[in-house]
Formats: sequence, structure tokens, C-alpha cells
Amino acid sequence: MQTPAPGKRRYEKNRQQILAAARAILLEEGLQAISMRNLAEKVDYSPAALYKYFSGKEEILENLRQEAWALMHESEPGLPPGLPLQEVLLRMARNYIDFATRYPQYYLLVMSPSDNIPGNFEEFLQDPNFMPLIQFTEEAVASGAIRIPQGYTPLHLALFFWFSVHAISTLKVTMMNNCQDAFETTSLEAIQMVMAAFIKETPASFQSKGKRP
Amino acid sequence: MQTPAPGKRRYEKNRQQILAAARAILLEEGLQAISMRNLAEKVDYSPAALYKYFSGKEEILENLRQEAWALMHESEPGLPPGLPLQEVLLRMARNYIDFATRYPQYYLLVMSPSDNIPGNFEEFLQDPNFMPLIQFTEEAVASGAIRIPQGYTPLHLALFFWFSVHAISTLKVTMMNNCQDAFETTSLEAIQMVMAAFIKETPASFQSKGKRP
DNA sequence: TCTGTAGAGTGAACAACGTTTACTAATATA
DNA sequence: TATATTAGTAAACGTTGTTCACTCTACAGA
Repeated sequence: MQTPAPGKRRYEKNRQQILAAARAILLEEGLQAISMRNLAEKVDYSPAALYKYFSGKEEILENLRQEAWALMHESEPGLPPGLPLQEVLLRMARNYIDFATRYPQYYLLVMSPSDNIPGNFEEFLQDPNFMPLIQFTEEAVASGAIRIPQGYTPLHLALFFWFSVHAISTLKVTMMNNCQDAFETTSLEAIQMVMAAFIKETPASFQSKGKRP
Repeated sequence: MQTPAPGKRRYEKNRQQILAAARAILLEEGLQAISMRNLAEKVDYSPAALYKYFSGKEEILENLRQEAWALMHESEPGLPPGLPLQEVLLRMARNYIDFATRYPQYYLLVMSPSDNIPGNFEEFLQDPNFMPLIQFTEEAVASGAIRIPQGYTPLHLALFFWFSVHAISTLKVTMMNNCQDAFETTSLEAIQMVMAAFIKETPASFQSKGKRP
């Protein structure tokens, strides 16, 4: 009985099938097209049957949200060692923004109101999606690659970075649909400009010891 | 006939009354509580009657959105002359964030998907809510109070500033409900840190000639 | 192998939503 | 005053998420 009973396996398979259909609707027709009836018809179930697999629509969306985070993190390219620090940061930003650009529906879903949101600053700082960035910044500061003004911490710089990337992605997805690359280009330049002000100008490479965000 | 006919005046009064009720629901019960039926009952109308005054729910929300922008801009305190530039910028940021904190429902409404959103970068740059910030930054750079690195423009700095303020406000409203001031304090420090890197350290005052954002 | 029970699956309904339609009643205009 | 406009309504339409009472199937224990 090391493998689950066949009933349980079928159950799990159906569950994944429902999630796959929901994912397909999200990517092809958009977030607002995900309705229980629409979804049920796509998997040849009655709407009520979905409630045998999920407690409700919100649980299905929550699963897709986790998928989105995983997809974004696994699409991170392996950065070649010896890359200048500002290039590393720039690529991190670009990767995040590219994800939002390529999968706007995924990004909209991730940013849509959920019940799973941290309620305070401490929880946010320990969010697995944000913590690596803080760690990365701290290492960079500790190594001397980034110089932080007196009275401030690596957290401040990480926050700024996160703010910028988050704002650019959101704006691109929600407002700048019909725009050329002008917005993204200019925005990334803005990030670059600010980062350059803190990065100690050494062409010497910097490589984080932790896994990158 | 210089004043509108009494029928038209009553019509306009009813319209404003409906908007007032919608505003009350927004502030007291939240954005998701605004429904045509809920609103109709509050103003002692049948739901269908609202369609004699508005083309639909979206038009009502659009009116509230404009209210929100107006309210935010009129709540801007008159800055005393002779204020250091970084203090001016900091207060501008604080004013924006304070508005989102005081009226989270208004802010959520403003940021909710609308049909009136600019579709490209050029329109965005001419948005009356963003243009003053660019103007302000340009004046500050022209006067020498802010130094921009070579190859960059005041627009880059304005974008960064807008990104930060926007991101902080959104995070405060959507995620950081139960948190103390730690998040806002740290975030404002982050803005301050970055701004300080560009502001030429002169205690000499700077006063914009244009109206402030 | 037979049987009883847990559970997969369903049709119908409920409550709420935005909106439309056909209609009445009140008002403004001529 | 007669007429045309328009404010206002009840009822319905087509959605939505969710629940309930009910089958029928598949698996477990005798």
C-alpha cells in the first residue's frame, strides 16, 4: 500500500485535470473568463461536481497563483558568473517584467485580491517570494559591491528595487497594453540610474552565495 | 432661461444624490458593496431607475474615481516656501500615501480596472495626475537643485518617484492592513535614501514655479 | 461473491449580480 | 387642455458562486 489506492489516484488526476482546464481558460480567455460553469463544461463535469475537488473558486485560483510564482521562478535564467552587479540586478528586474509581459493573465491573477495575503510587515519580509531579494542585497552590501548611505540598511534598497519592478510590471499589464517598448525601456533606465548611484563602480564580478530571487 | 428648467435641476439633484449614496457605500462598506440594487435601495429608487441617470455601474464608478483624484489633490497642504527640496518631495510622497491610508476604499477604486485608462506611454505622460510631477522634476533639475547622471533625464527620476509612491500605497492598502507604521516608515526612508543620492546637498530652498502634483 | 456504505456526480434550486424591456404615471410643452 | 416627453417601476433575462437532495457507482468487509 505504498502507492495510494486507485480511487485516490484517479481523484488526484481529476483534480489536476480541472486545474489544467482552469489554467487554459486563464491563458486563452483571461481571468474574468474563469467561471465555475465555464470550467465545468470544459472538463465535462457538472458545476456542482467541482465542489467535490475544491472548496470553491477561490481555492482553484489560489492553486493557479502558486503555479504562477513557480513558473516565474523557474523561468529565471542561470546567470553566468562574473557578471557585473548592476547587470545582475537589471536582469532580475527584466526577468520579472518579462514574465508579466509574457503572461499578463498570470500576473493579473497573482496581483488579484486573495485571502492568503500577509497582514503585516514581518510576514511580508519572510515571504518566500521576497526574502531572496533581501538576502541578495544583504550579501552584496556585505561584500562591498553595493554601498549604502549611513543610517540605511540593505532592506531599504531591496524595497526600492521591489517597488520599481512591481510598479513597472503592474503598469505594463494594466495600462500600457498598446504601447511600444518606450515605457519599459525608459522605466528600466530609471532603475538602472538609481542602482548605479549605489553600486560601487568595480567591474569586478559579484556572485551571490544564496539562490537568487 | 439662464437657469436650467426646474426639471433639469431636479434631475441633476437626483443624480448627485445617487452619487452621494454610492460614495457613502464605498466609504462605509467598501467597493464590493456597491451594487445597483444596494444603491437603488439606499436612494429609494428601483434598480432600473438608476439607468435613467447613468448608463450603467461603470459610469457611477468613473464619477467616484474623479472625485477621488480631486479629493486627493485638494488635500495637498500648501508647502511653506523655503523648504529643502528633499523635504518637499518627501511631503508629496507622504500626502499621496496618507490619502491611500485614510481612504483605502477610494484608493482601491482609483486603482480598480477602468475603461478610461491610457493605452500608451505618451498619453500617460500627459495624464493630468502625472504631468505636474514631471514638470516639478524638470524645474528642479533645471535649477540645479537635483543633479541627474549623464545620459538620463528628469523623466527617469519622476518615474522612479511615481513607482515608489504608487507601490507603497498599493501595498499598504492591499496587504499591510494589520501592520504598524513599520512598513510605511521603512518605505519612506527608502525613498528618502534614493532621493538624497540625487539632490545636491544645499540647504538652500527650492520653490517650484508650477503648481505641485 | 455478495452486500452495505462511502463518495463521485448530478439537476435543480437559491441568492445575488448588471441590465433590458414593456409598461404606467407624472411632468413639461404646445 | 391636449399631447408628447420622460421619470419611474415590476418583472424578467442571463449571468455569477454555491448548496441541497438525490442518484448511482465503486470499493471494503463479511
